[in-house]
Amino acid sequence: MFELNDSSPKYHQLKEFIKTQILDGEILPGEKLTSENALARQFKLSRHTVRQALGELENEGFICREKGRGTFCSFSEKNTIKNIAVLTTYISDYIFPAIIRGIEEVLSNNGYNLILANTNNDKLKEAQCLENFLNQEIGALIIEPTKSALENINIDYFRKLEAKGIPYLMLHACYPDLDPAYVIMDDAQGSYLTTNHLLQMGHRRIAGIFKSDDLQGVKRQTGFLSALKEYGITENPKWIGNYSTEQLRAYPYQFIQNLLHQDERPTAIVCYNDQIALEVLEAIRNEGLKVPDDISVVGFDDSSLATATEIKLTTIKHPKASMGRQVGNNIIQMLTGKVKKPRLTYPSELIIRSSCRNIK
Amino acid sequence: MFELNDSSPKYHQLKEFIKTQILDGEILPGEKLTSENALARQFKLSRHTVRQALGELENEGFICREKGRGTFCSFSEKNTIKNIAVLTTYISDYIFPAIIRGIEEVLSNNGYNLILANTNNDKLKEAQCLENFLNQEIGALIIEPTKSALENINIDYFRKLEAKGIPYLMLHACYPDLDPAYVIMDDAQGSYLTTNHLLQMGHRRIAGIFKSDDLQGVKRQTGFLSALKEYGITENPKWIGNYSTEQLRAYPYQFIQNLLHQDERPTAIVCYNDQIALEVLEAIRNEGLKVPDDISVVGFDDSSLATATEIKLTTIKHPKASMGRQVGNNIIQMLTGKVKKPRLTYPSELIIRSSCRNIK
DNA sequence: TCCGATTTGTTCGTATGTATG
DNA sequence: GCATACATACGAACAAATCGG
Repeated sequence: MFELNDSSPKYHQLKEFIKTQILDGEILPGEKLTSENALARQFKLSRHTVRQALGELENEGFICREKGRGTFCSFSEKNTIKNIAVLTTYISDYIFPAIIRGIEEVLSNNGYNLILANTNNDKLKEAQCLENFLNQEIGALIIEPTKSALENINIDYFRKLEAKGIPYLMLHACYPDLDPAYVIMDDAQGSYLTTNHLLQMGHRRIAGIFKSDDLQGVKRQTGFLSALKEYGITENPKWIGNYSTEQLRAYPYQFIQNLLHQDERPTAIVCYNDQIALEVLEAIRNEGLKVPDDISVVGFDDSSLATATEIKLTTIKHPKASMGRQVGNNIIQMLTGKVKKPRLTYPSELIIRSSCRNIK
Repeated sequence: MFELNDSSPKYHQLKEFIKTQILDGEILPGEKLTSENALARQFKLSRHTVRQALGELENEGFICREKGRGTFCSFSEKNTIKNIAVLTTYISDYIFPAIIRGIEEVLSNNGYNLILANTNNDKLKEAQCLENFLNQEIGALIIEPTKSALENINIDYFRKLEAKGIPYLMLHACYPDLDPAYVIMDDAQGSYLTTNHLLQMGHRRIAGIFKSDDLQGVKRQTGFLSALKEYGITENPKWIGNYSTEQLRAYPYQFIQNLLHQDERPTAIVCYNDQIALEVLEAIRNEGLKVPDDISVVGFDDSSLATATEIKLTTIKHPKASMGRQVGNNIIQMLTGKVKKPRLTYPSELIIRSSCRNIK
């Protein structure tokens, strides 16, 4: 039935043997285990060695020992930790509160706790948060990678998660070298759709401004370029702006300002997201031009910003709270072992408002 | 120096003795403990008994044992739990994302985790979340009470927290029967200020609309009434609207609509908060009236809504992220025992914009 | 209700293995 | 190589709680 060998301590082998029986359902919750003396006889061990094995199993929550009664398989699986960490780049701005609310809704309805932190798009802060999470007991992790287009200097933390058997799911972007579970938007298709929309309206001189340090930006630029290519338009490097997080405040405005001061200016601008689109609208207004009369503008994400100003942005839909709920459900399924690595890419959907116009 | 008695198992007494030494700082982190054999000689115990004591201390994170080197006092005090729960009514709307960001900033910078949940202003959900928190290991709790003006049916949970020695801090409102630590706004003073502002501008026919199921609403109504009283104005019950969370969608709009259809309508309206003020603005606009020309309106909380529309609301300042940071610092001080029950009431501050006008 | 069998809890003794310095 | 320190393992005894007869 079962032989002890010499490869590891005897108490450890017995412990693993019993643990396996519990996990495989051969011993059911509440069921009484063989007594210490019987186990000792059975495996030709001293009672002390048996007690050592059982002691560790008790400590890990697999069994309960009751003086005078016996040892019993635990009901409460203390081993499944009910804390799920969520680490996003931001938490209070843009579409993030809605996403987090969706996650929170699902997790708390299922009795899980949501541990929240944000990196402020700083890889060092990301490392610090992951360090914290690893030191505390977390059952799973939902992470929106910080600066995902740059080198993943925090890859060791993900390896540690894998080693510890802690499932994690990536949001909005995922590192290609990790092959993780993810829930992302089809970013390339999204800006393909907005760009194509402009092309169909007759625009040929289309500029684009994209974030360069996250994969969403890279993919959105790809979609933008592939739409142009379909119409046989060769890209004009001067009409493509790339900025990193640190340049967020100054760059988009200046880039547009420069564009508009040139002899031949674009008739439309594809923006990384709605936030940038607002900056672009501001720059255009300050140059005395009108949207969409003089220039068409498209955004991305359908944030509340898209309809906040007089000019209602044509943009790409983002599921927000609904995506949050999806992510919450997925991580619970991963944690309970029902699904291993769920992967979901939301198709992009164009929302047409009034920031673009037909040109002849 | 130390005598073993018969009141409890020897290994348990030794364990407590060493634990006390560590907690009192007599044994410092990283310091080497007396060896197992030496302890056995010293206390006239068998080595096995000493090992049992050390084994449990290792399990609880107080010590680390290294084969061949010795036993060392742990650096990481695993016993102080690094999880701090935050339970607010809402998380994704209004001023809440900013408050949560402030809390998160302080907690994560100090190596704490933030466990987030919201009640959706539902006392049952509040109970469920508190139940979850109590089952998991949380070190402290920041709570914005749900429907604080109603009976505190969840008081048992707070008693349990106190029994467990888990510190908690109340936000925005606090139950009078608990005498807890808190960080709140001076709500009464706030609407006193806005009402007084209107009175000074010559308004005498002032209506008010307040939330009735939380203490903030009750206090704001009190401040409103005391300002009127100072000007010798007797309150007109028809001009005071009270609504509960469930009536949020329909009541404010209808109340204002009714008010404006009456013969003598008010010249100014004091609102519970900016969100209600927006509803009021909408109702006024739909009646064909103008703010502030026909009617003055004041809000509360200086949320982003206050400046989102064409009409910029006169309102009361709310510290938001700064308050979140304050709350975060306070709870850490409570958790580390530096302060017992910090109590802070932010004075209210009037922000004058363009939603009120002088009348003769 | 008490007794004895069973089962876990506590404590001792002894021996050997293995990593560290 | 040697002393020291922790890790593993065996054996034995008694205490305390539980349970069936």
